[in-house]
Amino acid sequence: MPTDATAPPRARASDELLHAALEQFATVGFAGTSLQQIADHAGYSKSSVLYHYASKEALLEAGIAPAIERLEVLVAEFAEGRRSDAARGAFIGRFVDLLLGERLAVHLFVSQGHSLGDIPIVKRGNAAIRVLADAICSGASLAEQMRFGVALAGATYALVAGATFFDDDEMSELMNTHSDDEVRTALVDVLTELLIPADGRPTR
Amino acid sequence: MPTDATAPPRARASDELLHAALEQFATVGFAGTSLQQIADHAGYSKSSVLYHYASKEALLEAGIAPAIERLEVLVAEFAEGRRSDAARGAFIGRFVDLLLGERLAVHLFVSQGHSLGDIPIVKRGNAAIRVLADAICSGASLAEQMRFGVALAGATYALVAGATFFDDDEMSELMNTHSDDEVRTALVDVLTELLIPADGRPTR
DNA sequence: GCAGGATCTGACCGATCGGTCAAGTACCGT
DNA sequence: ACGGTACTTGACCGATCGGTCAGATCCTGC
Repeated sequence: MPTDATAPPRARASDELLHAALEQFATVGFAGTSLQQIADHAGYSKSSVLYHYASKEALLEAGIAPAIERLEVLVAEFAEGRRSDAARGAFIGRFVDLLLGERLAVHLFVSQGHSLGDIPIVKRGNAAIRVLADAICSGASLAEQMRFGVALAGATYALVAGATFFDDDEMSELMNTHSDDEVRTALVDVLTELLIPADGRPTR
Repeated sequence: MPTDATAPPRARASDELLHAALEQFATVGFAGTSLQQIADHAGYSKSSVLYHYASKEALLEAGIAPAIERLEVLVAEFAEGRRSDAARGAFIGRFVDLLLGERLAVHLFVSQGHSLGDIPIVKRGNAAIRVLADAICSGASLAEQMRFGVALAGATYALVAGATFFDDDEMSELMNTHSDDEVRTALVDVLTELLIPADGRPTR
């Protein structure tokens, strides 16, 4: 039978390898991960890894490309649209969805986006972040820039750091007690409060 | 003359090497940095690096230990003291000072604290973060935990990400137009607004 | 049954890794 | 002048790195 759309997503070998690679890259870093580790972790040989993916870089590219592309369209739409409160609210929701839906890739890109700047797909991601920062910062005071920076970076890193520091106790407890929906709601609320003040405070 | 307290801090070879190492670790990652790179960057040979520091790990330890120790005392004082608004305000100020005063070490620890968890000094730092999270999260709602998480992570990562993504244009522009004092003030303001609401909203 | 592509693997390659070692140099108090 | 100490370095080591290649094995269409 050809590619069954309803099949469980983790049957194909290349997907297993990709997921193992992404997990290792996000956990111990791209430079700190060897092809041997990826192979071992996925239950294949190093040669098999290089059969499915031309190189270590290709593995990284395949792993984070979907997340980067989602980020690019999100940023592009936000940057060209007018910055009304409604547009901001929609952006916040979709941004949080991206964070939650691509955790591994986001973690990887966020914590290593600078050191991996030579890799084309990462460069594209960095450029997207820069566009977002421009759209956010243009004409804003330093305090406003700080507010946006803390909001976006905070939302991103709160999740990343959660997976980073609290794999064991607190975070697993927090993440198991609360569903993804609850986390999403709480996160959206905090960002909304930061970026779309309900009281009389001017936004810029 | 013995160690002159008023001498410029960058005369000794071990300091040059340590600074070069810290810079490389923070920029391209601990695993991604070779002793040869550190030596080249500082203008010494690889053997000289290993003469002044017993190993690559020792270099890391020496580099981030001061920042970790400052973090430990800060967290300890905050955790054992009562969480009054005044105590929170004092904590915020000292926390931002730590961020600004130990940029390289903070960047390194924040973005690689998980992957380097085997190294004793990093483990201590992670433990301190965990204590801080406990002190902050105990008894708080998920929304409140998110608020604290976004605030601390956001403040930390806003600076780190600044140095990470915007070495070139925006950040250097932003960082050169504004002094450290201005940045500090803006950051403290945002955190204060997030953690010590002036309006009637309950803190927990 | 058999040809042929897809998949998987061990052997192997040059380069680089972190680290050791002994020799060399420069400066010190005596 | 001398012995010792602090410092620097190139040569060298075993291990591991990312990557190549030539088979094995398996599955499928004919």
